[in-house]
Amino acid sequence: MGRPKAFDSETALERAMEVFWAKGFEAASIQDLVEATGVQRQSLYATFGDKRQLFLKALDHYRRQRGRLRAALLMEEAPLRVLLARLLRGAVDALESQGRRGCLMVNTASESLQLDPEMVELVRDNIHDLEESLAACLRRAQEKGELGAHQDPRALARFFVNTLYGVNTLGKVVTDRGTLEDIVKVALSVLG
Amino acid sequence: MGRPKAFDSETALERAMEVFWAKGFEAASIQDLVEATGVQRQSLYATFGDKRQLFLKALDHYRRQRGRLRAALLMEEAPLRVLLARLLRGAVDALESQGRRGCLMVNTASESLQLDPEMVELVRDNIHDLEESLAACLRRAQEKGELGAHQDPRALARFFVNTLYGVNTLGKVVTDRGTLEDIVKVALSVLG
DNA sequence: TACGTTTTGGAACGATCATTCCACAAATGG
DNA sequence: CCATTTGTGGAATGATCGTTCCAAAACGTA
Repeated sequence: MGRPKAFDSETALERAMEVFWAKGFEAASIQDLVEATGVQRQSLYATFGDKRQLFLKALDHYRRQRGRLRAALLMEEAPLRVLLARLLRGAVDALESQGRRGCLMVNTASESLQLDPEMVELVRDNIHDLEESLAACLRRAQEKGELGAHQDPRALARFFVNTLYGVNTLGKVVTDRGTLEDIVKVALSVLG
Repeated sequence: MGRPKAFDSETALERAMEVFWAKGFEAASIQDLVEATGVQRQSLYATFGDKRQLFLKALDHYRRQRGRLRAALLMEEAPLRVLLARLLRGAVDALESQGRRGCLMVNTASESLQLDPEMVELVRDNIHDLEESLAACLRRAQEKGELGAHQDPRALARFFVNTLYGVNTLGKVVTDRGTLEDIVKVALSVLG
């Protein structure tokens, strides 16, 4: 019944996410989204609701996508230091290879004062998930004796979350790779 | 000759800075600035130029103001760990007491993808200054034997800049004080 | 007091924004 | 092959934005 959609809503959401990632919620215009997705204005509204709802869906899409990648990375069988180095260096590499757009969650956190509580809540949840993944990884390493017994996995996890947020913000303007490498190197040194 | 200004341009700049600090460059409207400064639109344009130039002046004002405070803090006679703890805890306290608006430089860095090169350059300069102040402080401590000889003052300075950028971004959405305290605690532990 | 200069306040302009209305095209179910 | 449902495309709406124009008001100076 009725005419079928001429676009795939999953790939449209993916493209919309890219726009919000590159420009932020406020700066991304509906026109930008129409052009990037190839989906007409009306169909965009009919499929995803208004700009705010589309952003929330894009943010959720990002969250699930990154959550999978992160889980895969942190569950690998490798020394703790290697895993965390990959995580941090991955952020540095992504900055360089993707036009310094940073991380959509970090960008949204920065914009948070203009945004509504629901958006902020999504970011907070993501931060919490990241902290949990890191804490679990650190506890496993501690049990294996890779991490000193005196260390606090939760506090360390929070610290690395902060380091990631720092790198993704600082890296927007600092293009000198040596600076970011120094940061990663010192951050990893807390592992003892 | 001519009618004198009915406002003090220094305090007007200060108030404009507050608006940009709270809302960001894009989100701050001329109307916001008119209301906050108490200066009429025309006088604002006549005195500071357009919105972009006003922002640059506000950013420079911020830079000088914070530079003085930072220099005063880092030059004090106190153990290295105490100085850096004050610096980091000061950022945490400011988040709570000032409505989580963070740091104008960090906020501008976040917005940098939408901004022009001149603004980004100002942020970069400020980051450089901060790095230099910290590196000098760390070198002094090293000479006094407060910091291990194997440590790299420059790398440490960059690391603390990153930690500050992280706290000011993460702290926008993370209202749990324990989290931020954990971050500060672990960050300080790199001093050995 | 009168002139020249500058501020002031409000209206006006042109651009852009998110969103909606509407007529038309397209495809499926009967 | 017709009716119905849905997507499509473009125009229209109303709000807000930065910026400028203009006439009136206010001050310093001659």
